[in-house]
Amino acid sequence: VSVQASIPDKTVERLILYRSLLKHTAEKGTRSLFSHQIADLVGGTAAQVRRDLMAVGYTGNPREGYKIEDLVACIDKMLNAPEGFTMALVGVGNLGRAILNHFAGLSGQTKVLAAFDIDSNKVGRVICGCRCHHISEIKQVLTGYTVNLGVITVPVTEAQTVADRLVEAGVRGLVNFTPVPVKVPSSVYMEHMELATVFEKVAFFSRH
Amino acid sequence: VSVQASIPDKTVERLILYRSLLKHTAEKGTRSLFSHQIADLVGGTAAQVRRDLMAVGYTGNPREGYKIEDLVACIDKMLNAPEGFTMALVGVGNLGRAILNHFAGLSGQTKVLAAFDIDSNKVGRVICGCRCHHISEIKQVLTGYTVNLGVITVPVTEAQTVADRLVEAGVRGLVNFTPVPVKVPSSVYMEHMELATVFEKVAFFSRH
DNA sequence: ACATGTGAAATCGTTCACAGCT
DNA sequence: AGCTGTGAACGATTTCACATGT
Repeated sequence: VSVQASIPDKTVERLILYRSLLKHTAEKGTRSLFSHQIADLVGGTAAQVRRDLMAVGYTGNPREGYKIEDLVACIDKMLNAPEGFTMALVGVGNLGRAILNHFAGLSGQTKVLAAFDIDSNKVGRVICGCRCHHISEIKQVLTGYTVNLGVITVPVTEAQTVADRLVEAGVRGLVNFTPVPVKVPSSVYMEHMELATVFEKVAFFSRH
Repeated sequence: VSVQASIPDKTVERLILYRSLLKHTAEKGTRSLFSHQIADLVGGTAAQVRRDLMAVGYTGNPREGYKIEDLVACIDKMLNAPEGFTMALVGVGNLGRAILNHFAGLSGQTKVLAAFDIDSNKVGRVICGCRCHHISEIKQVLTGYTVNLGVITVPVTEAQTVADRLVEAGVRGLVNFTPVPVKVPSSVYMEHMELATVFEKVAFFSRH
């Protein structure tokens, strides 16, 4: 009944997943679900679903379970995403382009404000539906916008510089795809997500 | 002094990071490091570094710290990676191609055995340095190989089918980039890694 | 002195179990 | 009878703190 002040990392991740799958389920005509049915959808346990839903302050009832439409609205409100979020991407290489393409195709949930690269062949052009500026212009281009997310897909040598410039431009959430950790002020939320590391971890556990 | 039987998920991830950064440091001529120096490199704490290193069974000494060369060798052995690992990728779209390109450029650490797609324009061609087969041939093509890692970068509707076929072909570690969780036997290690979810999580925490 | 290796404590996250509602 | 909401138990991970070695 009461809403938590600060929601754990893992819970937020799952709430986003719940919302996505619930929307999908609603489109098939289902009106409401019990916690164990949501658990089946996401591959978790009923207890965990209920615990996670405590964080959003929406309460179901034993007869009907959770009304999907209301629950989704509630998660939306909790995640502060009335009109989606905005992002800027730095480093228009293979991975950067793949990400731009992925979000260019999507509906208005995610808005890519700008892309940046150091390569003069790319600067000035529109790549994957997104205007590409020079890295040195990060601050100028982003000033005046609220950028929720900065994506770093540059070569490893540029990672720290680019992170510094994004922070300087007021971006307070970063995803770093390079192999080195970068230093940012503690007020900035950083996710270090390198594919090679994750792949190697999975390869390791696949051999027990 | 004693080596743990089962190493935690998080520790494995950090060990891979340590190894990568230690190799880099060694190339600059540094011979040995103390735990707090390693902590600075990776953005962690000295206590955590020491705790993680307990898992690999390599022991430093208070005068010199950890000898980089030996430590890297020890992590290598622990991660069971004498000659890297092998992977197969299914879904040669934007993201799939970006991943293939990324690992095609790398040295022999990671070997991409094969790629698969459903599109007949792609089947039979060599894409990003990797031969592309039809999805229905997963089992035939992979039989006889040990595949440590299956990467799923197909559209969401195909995710479960593709996962089933990879498991059937003997692949016991999967990374799933689609927005839906897939069901696999408990003997298979699965990592669900969707970019949109991670991005939205970071965007959320960037707003506190 | 100062850094390591490691029990023990603290923190964080998940699961259990059950009172209460419908 | 069956499900929700939640305190309490449990398990995992991180941090503390200090005995030990050089």
